[in-house]
Amino acid sequence: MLRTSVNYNRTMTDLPTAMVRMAHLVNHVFAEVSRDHDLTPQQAQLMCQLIAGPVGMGELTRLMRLEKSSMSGLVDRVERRGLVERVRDTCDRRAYRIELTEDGVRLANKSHEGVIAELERRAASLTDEERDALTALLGKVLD
Amino acid sequence: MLRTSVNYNRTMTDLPTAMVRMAHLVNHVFAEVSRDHDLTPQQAQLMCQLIAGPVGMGELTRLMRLEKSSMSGLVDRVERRGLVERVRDTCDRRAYRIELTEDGVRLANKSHEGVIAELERRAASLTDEERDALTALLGKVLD
DNA sequence: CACTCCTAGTTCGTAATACATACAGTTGGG
DNA sequence: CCCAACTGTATGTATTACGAACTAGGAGTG
Repeated sequence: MLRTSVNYNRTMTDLPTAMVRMAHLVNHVFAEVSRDHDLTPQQAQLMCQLIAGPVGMGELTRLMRLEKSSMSGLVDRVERRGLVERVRDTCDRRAYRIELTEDGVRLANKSHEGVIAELERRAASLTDEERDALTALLGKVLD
Repeated sequence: MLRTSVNYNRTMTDLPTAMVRMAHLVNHVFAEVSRDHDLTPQQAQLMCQLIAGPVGMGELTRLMRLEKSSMSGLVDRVERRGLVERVRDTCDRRAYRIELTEDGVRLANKSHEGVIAELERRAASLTDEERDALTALLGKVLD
């Protein structure tokens, strides 16, 4: 068959293009790892946001850049799997804190570690200096 | 635990985390630009894949990492908007070449330029040397 | 040619995603 | 107390994504 994609990766003169491809790679890794744990990428991302501790719906919508109605549904589905719980906020009775269950903690950690490990693997070709430089440069763009 | 001495505003000690955040940023930019042009991110991504020229369904599924049934639907919806056409391959009568229409070319270019421009804007804080270094480092990881 | 296997895409059914809109309960300021 | 603002849900719609089953066109072998 026709093989057109030979000269494809080597000519990387463009920073935005490199950024887009990096995003594509990360999305792919996230999708693979999620699937390994029987989660959708969105569900896995949600779980990862909760590892550090319970988060309210409003904060979650900001973190994941979703409308609140979308977040409601997402939390619904993850809650239905017993990975997450809605706990009433004691101070504000309108609000919930979304909290990982015991199973949820386990799965969230495994997913998070899976993503990190795979990304580390992809970055393994870098020297220590290059790693530090890349981290710093990404940090600068992300500010 | 590894702790680099690089201190930016945020505590960014971790390369994988930086990569994930970069991906999140790019996804966001893509979503915003797409929305400005009345496209979904997936539709915009498809259009961008076609800027260089017509592509068959099989190649598209590989490029976008989708199942062929998903790609069928995606092309359907974009074709229904008149942005893309299925053209029979002359050599293989099972195959199609997916091709941008005139409107499609216009919109694809605008979307592509929009994404590039916004990412350039985000990277504007980098010096020329830093830009080159970041591009090269991303390229190395992407291999 | 007949036969078989493979490939290119579609169709269909299902679940998840994402949004806008409309809604209910709560909070806090005047 | 009243009401605007806020927190989150419910509903309806379109899109996304997948797998399985399918059609039809190549491609190789006897």
